[in-house]
Amino acid sequence: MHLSTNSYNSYIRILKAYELTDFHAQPGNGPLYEQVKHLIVERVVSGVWTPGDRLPSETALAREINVSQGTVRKAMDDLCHENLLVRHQGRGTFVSIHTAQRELYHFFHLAGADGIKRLPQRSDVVSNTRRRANRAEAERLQLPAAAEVIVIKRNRHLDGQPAIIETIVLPATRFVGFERETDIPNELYQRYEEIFGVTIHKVEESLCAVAATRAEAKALGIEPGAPLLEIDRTAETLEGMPVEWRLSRCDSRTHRYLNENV
Amino acid sequence: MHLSTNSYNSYIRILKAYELTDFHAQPGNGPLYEQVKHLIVERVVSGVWTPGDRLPSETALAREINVSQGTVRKAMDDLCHENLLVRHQGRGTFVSIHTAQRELYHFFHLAGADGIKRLPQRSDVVSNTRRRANRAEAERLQLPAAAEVIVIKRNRHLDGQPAIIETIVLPATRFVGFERETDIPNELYQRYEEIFGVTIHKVEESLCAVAATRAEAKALGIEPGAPLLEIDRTAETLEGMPVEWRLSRCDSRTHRYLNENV
DNA sequence: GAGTGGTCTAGACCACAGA
DNA sequence: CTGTGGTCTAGACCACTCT
Repeated sequence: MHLSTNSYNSYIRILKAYELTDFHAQPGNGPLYEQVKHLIVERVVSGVWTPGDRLPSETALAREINVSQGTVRKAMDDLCHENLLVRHQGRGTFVSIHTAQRELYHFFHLAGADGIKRLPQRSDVVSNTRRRANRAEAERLQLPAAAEVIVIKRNRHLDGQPAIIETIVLPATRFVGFERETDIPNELYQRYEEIFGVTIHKVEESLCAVAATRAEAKALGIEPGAPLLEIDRTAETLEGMPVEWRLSRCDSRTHRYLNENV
Repeated sequence: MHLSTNSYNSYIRILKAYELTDFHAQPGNGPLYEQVKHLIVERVVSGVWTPGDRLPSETALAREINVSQGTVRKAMDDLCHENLLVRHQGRGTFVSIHTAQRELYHFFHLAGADGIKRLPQRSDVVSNTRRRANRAEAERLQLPAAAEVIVIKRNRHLDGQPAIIETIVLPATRFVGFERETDIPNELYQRYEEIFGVTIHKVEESLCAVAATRAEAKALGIEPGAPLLEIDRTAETLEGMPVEWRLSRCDSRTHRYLNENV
């Protein structure tokens, strides 16, 4: 029932929600479902719900924060479209986890001549060190000037051939001890999530063509000066903090970068 | 009101819709809103509503096809997310048109070193001919073996410098007389829409790095063999028919290809 | 069978645009 | 002022999953 205006009612309801949930934010004048989205994201970010967890049912959450089930549904629907949640009819709503499938589908764009994507089967780690960030690294990861970073270099194989040379830069404070890791998996984002509680939510990539250096040519078994595809990627958490900078140089004779836009 | 089951009711309702609208399709057992989406797309494809047109209001369309306003809303919401429709509060819902903005935002991915996208200011048409398709072209555009195509070659400038060499292949049957066109604009998709009634809805791009040929090097003012970014694009209509094949080779020293994924 | 999300309806009020 | 989309509610039934 409406007491006076819809907005007023929303305000009251969301206040109750804060009391119940320790959730702190501006007393939001935006739509109710936006505030519900915010609340859900906050609980995921703060670790109340972690990847793989089942959320309360729509009706339960609606009752808890005193809004209608339809409003919770709209909030959850939006977050599903943003890939933060996944729904399973009859089972419930869950916080997304980085399966290899999901990683392949959303964040990996290299495909063979047949247009079918494939993940590297093999990655040889060349080095894994911890040192002070240079200026470019600090800027990319929004770190203070003298902060430490972990730098991993590896060669990845596609279809049995060395195809990608990759340099990965991580902030040392978030990935404590990763420089001592000996078993570095192909799918890093699952590891980030499981071990360090870092969920990669969005990646931005920019591409250009470069000429292979002598060392790169040797590693990839091609001629020095041959054209390579360079992929410069910044990966962000749910909160929008950049937590990985990855520079990949790919032999693009046999593999291509795919992108689709509607 | 529910007569027996929801599905039965839906079936009856959608039958009425067919009678009213000349809309023919399988008597759909899928969700009602999917059938409404289908109906809207059909009307756009068949030209009942064309880009820029205002659709009937949600309530009007709901009344016409005998479903609730909420169901029409869900259908329209989905189609907005798919970029087929745009909504303006207080004004109505419209079929999308290819503005330069939209084209820039959705289909153009080159940006300067600052990460800001820019459209070419200038495009010099090198040639514009009509001839039989070769095998690769026929395959890409799903044309019969001996079909005719229009082939346009042009050099495009970014930030005042020649930066892109482009070859565009179009099926001659859809773009009648385009080979005699002398004024070829930068934003082709708007022209396709206005003159030929062809709306580009989706593009698929695949990228690789290549070495510049002598001719390309000369056109771009770089060294032969220098690395170029090759963008191979297929553009599709709403119905999913490929109607443009575009091969661009870009000087990527000063410009990069951007991509963002959530 | 109980509980979950998926679909559909009906009706309310709000915010915005345009006559 | 009227009509549009935007938000919110309440309640119904369906389809699916698990026990």
